This record gives sequence, structure tokens and C-alpha cells, in this order.
Amino acid sequence: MFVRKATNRMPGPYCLGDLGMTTGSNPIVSLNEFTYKKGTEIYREKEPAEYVYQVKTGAVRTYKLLTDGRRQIGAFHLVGDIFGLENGNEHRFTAEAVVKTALRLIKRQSLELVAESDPVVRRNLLSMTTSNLEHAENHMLLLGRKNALERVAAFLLEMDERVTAMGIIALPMGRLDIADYLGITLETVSRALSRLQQAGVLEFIGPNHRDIALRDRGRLASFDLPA
Amino acid sequence: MFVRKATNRMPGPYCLGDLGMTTGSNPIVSLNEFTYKKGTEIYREKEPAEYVYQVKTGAVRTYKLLTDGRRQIGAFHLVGDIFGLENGNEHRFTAEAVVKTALRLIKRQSLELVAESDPVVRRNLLSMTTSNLEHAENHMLLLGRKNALERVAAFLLEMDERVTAMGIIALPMGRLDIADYLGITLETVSRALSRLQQAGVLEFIGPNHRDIALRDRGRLASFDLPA
DNA sequence: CGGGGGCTTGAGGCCACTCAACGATAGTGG
DNA sequence: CCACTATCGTTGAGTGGCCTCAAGCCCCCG
Repeated sequence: MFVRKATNRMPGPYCLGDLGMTTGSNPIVSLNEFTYKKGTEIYREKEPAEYVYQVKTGAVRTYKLLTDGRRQIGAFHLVGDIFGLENGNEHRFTAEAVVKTALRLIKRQSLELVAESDPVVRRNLLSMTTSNLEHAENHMLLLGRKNALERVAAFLLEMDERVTAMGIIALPMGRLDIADYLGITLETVSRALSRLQQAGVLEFIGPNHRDIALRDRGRLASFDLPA
Repeated sequence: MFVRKATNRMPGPYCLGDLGMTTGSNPIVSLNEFTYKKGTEIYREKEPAEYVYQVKTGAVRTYKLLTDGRRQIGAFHLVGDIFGLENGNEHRFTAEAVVKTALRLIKRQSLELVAESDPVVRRNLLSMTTSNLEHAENHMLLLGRKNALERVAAFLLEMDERVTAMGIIALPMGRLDIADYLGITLETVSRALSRLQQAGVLEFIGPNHRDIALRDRGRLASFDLPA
């Protein structure tokens, strides 16, 4: 899923240029930087949205919880990605650092001020929201109608487009995060990956099973038929 | 789910006023009207998006398909709702009339023209996209992490806010549509409704089991705990 | 080198799915 | 207006995919 045209946006969907602001060009927008240790909270659901964030290094997960602790991760934000952009006044997800992460903070208020007068920034704000919507729409199809193997295959293909260096997917997140993103359990994720490995579709590089090489993208894609 | 503040938007989320255009005030925007028979297609996924639509009477479903026919309905659009608004050039869902439906068509091009110069229209275009995004985000939690009873309860509460006349929910859609919206099967929907009926939470009015009265919203809501 | 967390694998159980039959309803045409 | 029929909704029985619980292994890190 997430059939993003290759021409659309590659590793990181949006860099600052996408907002129409190159570094230092606009003195109104304050750009602070901050680092978060693995597992720490960046903001919480329903908190007032004061900043917009861009990932400089590391990875972030955004999620919702049910009262009994069930968790649904809505998205992973990797290097270059912008997140925390809300049009209402409060955050709709909780955001946490998946690993040690450096973020660039942009004051929401100043961003809106720029958007007021700059049509390019405005257009990009809308197109970011649309991209998020498109991702959520595709993820609804995955969560509502795909089986475990199809979900894991789709996840690998998505990550293949985003965190691949020299043909190797270096996953920053653990099995539990993947499971809560795909709406299954961590054991089911592990079993699906094992099956794909034994089928020769993928290979675990090194002893760390978070580094994966895809050997047969065609077979993977056959589990992920769009329509 | 869909914890929409009561103050936010009531029966139909958006009327034309929400786009900042009252009838006839803007001669540039052409408003055609059209009716569709039950079950007919309005537009198809990946078709170029030429129009934006507003439901005058009836109901519309928008969905995605997998190759083998599995279907995920992303949303139901009821009287007053606007749908088919894309920022890209093509539709991301297929849209069909659930029942006999009258739609108002708005040329996308002319809408964008108005948005160019009118900040109010612009703002509302963005806020509609944000509303759609928020709905999708909440639906991801439902599809990924809720059980059948919780899904049906959430559905009833959502519909209770949208199609209730005199305390009675008059569902325009059948069990299969509900199932494909909630990511379960029609039998499971039926069983959940029966259980809720026997528990005294709801009551079927008349012989048509599409008319439902909620007798215990509190108990229903207890299946739908947000966080 | 020892401790702890993350990943894998197995066994058993449960919730939702599948297949099927039946009843009810509404739409159709005589 | 009524009989007919296709469609929709309900309910039951059995199955299966994923979940739960548990144990063991391997890393990584201190």
C-alpha cells in the first residue's frame, strides 16, 4: 500500500524547503533544536499544539490509546518528515521518540503568520495535510481488510522506500511498534517475517534482525495488490 | 469514536455556507444538480477529479477495493456533506449512491479559482480536509484495535449524531455496507446488533431493522472508550 | 561476564469468519 | 390489491487465523 509515486517524494517527504522557507531566509520563524532520548514523549494527545516538528535524526511514532492500553500507531516519522501539524488547537496523537532523536521545532504561530502572506507556504501546508490524509486512507484499507502477511508485506514495501541505504532496510522500531502500526501482535509480525525469510523473499542481515534486505520485491508486492 | 464536540458541526458537517458561498452570491461557481439511482457509481478511484459534490438527499459511500473484491468503505456521506474534494488531480476512492441520491455538483476548477482570492473559502477548504483526516485517524484506531462489539457501538454513536430524527436512527445503508465500513462481516454486524438489542441498549423500531432507537447511550459509550 | 530486554517459536484457545438455512421485507407485475 | 420473488437480515454450526501464554535464545549493554 501507500502507492506513492516514486516521483512524488523520496526518503523524507518534506524538508524545510517544502514549507517554502530555506534556513535563515525568514527571521520571523524561530527554529529551535532539541534531542529526545529513546522512548520519551514529545507531546501528548489533546495537549495544545504549540510547535510543529521536523525530524533531523532518529524516528518518531504517533499513536492513540484505548483505556485498557491497546495502542494504534498512526504513523512513523523518519528523517526529514514534518509532524505535529494540526489545524485545530490540540494534538490528536501522542508522539514519542522511537530511538534517540533530534527534532527541529517551529513555532506554530509564526508558521501561520508566514502562511498568511505566502501562497507557497499555504499551498504546502495544505498538501502536507492531504498527504497525511492519503496515508491514513490507505492504512484504513490495510487495517480493515488485509491479513497478517499482507500487512507485513505492505509495511516492508513502505519502509523500503523510506529507510533503505544500499539495499538494506534498517528498521529503527521494534516488533511491538510494527505490530501496533499494523493492528496485529508482535508474535504475528515475527511469524510473518520468518515465513517471508524462509520463502526467500527477504534476508536478515547481521545478527540484528532489524536490518533486512529484500530479495524478491515482486513476490512481496504480490501480497499487496492495490485494486 | 469520532468524538466530535457537539458544538462543532451538527447534522451535516458542511453546507455551502461553509465554503463561504451562499447560493447565488458567486456567479463564477456553477451549481448543477443531479440524481443517482440506488447503487450507481458517481465516480471511480483514479478518475480525474473534475467536480466536488454535496449531498442534497440520500447517502453516498466511498471505498477502496483489493483485487479479490475485499472492500473498505472509508466514509458515508449524508445530507449536507461535501465529498470528492481532492487536492491531487484524481479521486482516491470510488463513490456510489447508497440509496436514491440527489447531488449538487461544483466544478472543481471554479472552486479553486474562488479559493485563490477568498481567504474564507481557503480556510474552509483546509478545515474540511482536516476534518476528513481526523475522521480517518479515529477510524484507524477502530479498525486496528477494537473488537466487533466496540466497532458496532462506535458506529451507532456516530450515526446517532448524524441521521437521528426524533430519537430514531434511520440507517440508509444495509448490513454489508456497515460491515465493510467497520472491517468485519455482515453476520458479525447482525450478531452484535442482536446482542445490543437483547441487552436493552437499543430497540428496532417497526419491522424494518434499519430504524433503531438507542435506549442506553451510556452503556453504548462504555464500549467506545477513547483513551 | 552477568543481566535484561527483544526476538523467535510452540501449544492451546477464542473471536470472528465461512457456509448454510430460514424468515421477513419490500419491490414487481399481474 | 395481492401474489410472487429477489433481496436483506437473522441465526446456527463448524472452521480457521490470529491471539494468548509460555519458554528459550540471542544480543546488546552495562
